[in-house]
Amino acid sequence: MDSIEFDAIIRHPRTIIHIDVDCFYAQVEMLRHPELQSKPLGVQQKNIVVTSNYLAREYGIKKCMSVEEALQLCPELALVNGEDLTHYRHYSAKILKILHRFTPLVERLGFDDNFLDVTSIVQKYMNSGNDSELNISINMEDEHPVGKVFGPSEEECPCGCHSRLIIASKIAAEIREQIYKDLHITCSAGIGHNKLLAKLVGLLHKPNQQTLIFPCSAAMLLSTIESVSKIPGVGQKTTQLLMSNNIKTVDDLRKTPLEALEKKIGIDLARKLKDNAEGIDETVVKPTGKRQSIGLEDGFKSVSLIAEVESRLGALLRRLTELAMEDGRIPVAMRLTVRKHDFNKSASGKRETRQCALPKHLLPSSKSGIYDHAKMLALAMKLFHRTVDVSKPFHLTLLGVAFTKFEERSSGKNSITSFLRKQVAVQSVLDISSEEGVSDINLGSPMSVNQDSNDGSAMSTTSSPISKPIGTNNQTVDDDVLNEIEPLPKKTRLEVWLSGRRESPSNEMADLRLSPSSPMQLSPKIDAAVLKSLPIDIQREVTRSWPTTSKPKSNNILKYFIANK
DNA sequence: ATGGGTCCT
DNA sequence: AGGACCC
Repeated sequence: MDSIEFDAIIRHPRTIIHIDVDCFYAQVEMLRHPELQSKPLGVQQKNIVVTSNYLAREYGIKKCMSVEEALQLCPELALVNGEDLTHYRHYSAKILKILHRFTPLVERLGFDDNFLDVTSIVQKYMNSGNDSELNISINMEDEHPVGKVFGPSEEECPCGCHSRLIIASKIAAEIREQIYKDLHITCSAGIGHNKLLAKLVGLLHKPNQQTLIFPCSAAMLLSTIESVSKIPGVGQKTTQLLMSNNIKTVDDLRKTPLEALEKKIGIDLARKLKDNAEGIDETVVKPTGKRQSIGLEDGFKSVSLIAEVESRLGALLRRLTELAMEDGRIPVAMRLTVRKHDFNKSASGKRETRQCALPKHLLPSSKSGIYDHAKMLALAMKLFHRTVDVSKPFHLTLLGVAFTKFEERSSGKNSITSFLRKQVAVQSVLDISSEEGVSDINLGSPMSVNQDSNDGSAMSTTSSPISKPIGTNNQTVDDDVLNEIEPLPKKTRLEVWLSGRRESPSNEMADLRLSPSSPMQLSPKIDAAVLKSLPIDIQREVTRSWPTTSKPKSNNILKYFIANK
């Protein structure tokens, strides 16, 4: 076959479904309060109605409207406090599980926004007429799409995407049906050949509906967008930048030469937006793995007393440690966030954060199984004193605390944790010692606390009342709490070694990433012998960590091959 | 704005 | 550590 012909045929190879839960918080609250089902309902956080059900929207209530304004529009509006996200997190996880029945290729944005790459399951349907692994059946005889279609659909694209998208519309309907059957939650869906189109087209018919777009209508859909700010990735700053250059619509974007745009907003963003303006978006669905951070925030009018800071942080930390236990992984770093009141401005000030390592003896040991809250609080207060000068008056409007790095809770002698702990010989082979003064980091007790290397910790792990002052007895442990607030080690030994490899000229990492079918394959220059000397499961753990420590350019097909933990 | 999150610089 | 973005 001619290569030109080949290029002409494979044009829209992917099939993407975007699933957007309708007014998610409001739906959850309607389930929790059935008596509010048929009433206009708003979900309130502080003085804001963050979302509302569709009945309330008929009154003109919009997202993030002030409570006063909302009540003026709809005096009978029922309000439910939605500051605690526990229930939403819960339903979000259930929805994700349902989506995973269809494909592991689910990317989540927030709690209620999901991309699914259904390319391969569509292919399965086309091959077999059904998918025995899924207990769903699709009427392949019907050539009509389910739901709405945006734009004309007379002529079929020669690449065959037409029928793929129609099958995907049936899958989307099945997904929405299963979510409704299991959870009584309604969703809207968009079906397209890329994420941009799937997301945008799904907005056209809501709630509880779905819309399909064929590639030939892509440019048309983008033209219907009134402002560039509706393009995902174009936020406030970029919008302002574009506006100041007289670029307001997608059409303005099209008229602006790429070179001119690059000078205004930067090369990467300019190229992305020029593509997007034509409905082109090659970014892949990146399966969402475990969270990179777990945090809680509390906003308020003003907090000016250290005692109140302490009590609020204590409350946040209690809930945060519960979330960490649910997650199952071991947090390694803590981050404190504050927002200081801004007097000269009407808006609140910017956030400031301070981060530090979480000393291992603050973590739940296998003996107690619980966090030492007094010491956690002492650590958080240390971070607080690093961000706020308490010798002067202060006025805070927000406090937040988060865990920001994790290690797997991997017991068992097959884990990389225990392997690295024992195999000092391997470390010397890897030759990663004394780079940039980080040589001793994480040598003795790199990860899990399950092995409990913390000798003599028994006396301090249990029964340490919250009220106990820090640093009055048990000098060694408390000194640790107070002194181990040095900045996080930049890199673990493994990471240092990996980054050293990455910067070597031939870039073996790329070779590795490009071998999806044989991920263990190495270029001859890499330390194959060393790697092969490791047990097979350790090899996997090591190679799995490579792509994340290197930097694949943001969105490309390599992401399909990068494990996501 | 709220109470979460992501990734990049 | 901050800044942009997402919901």
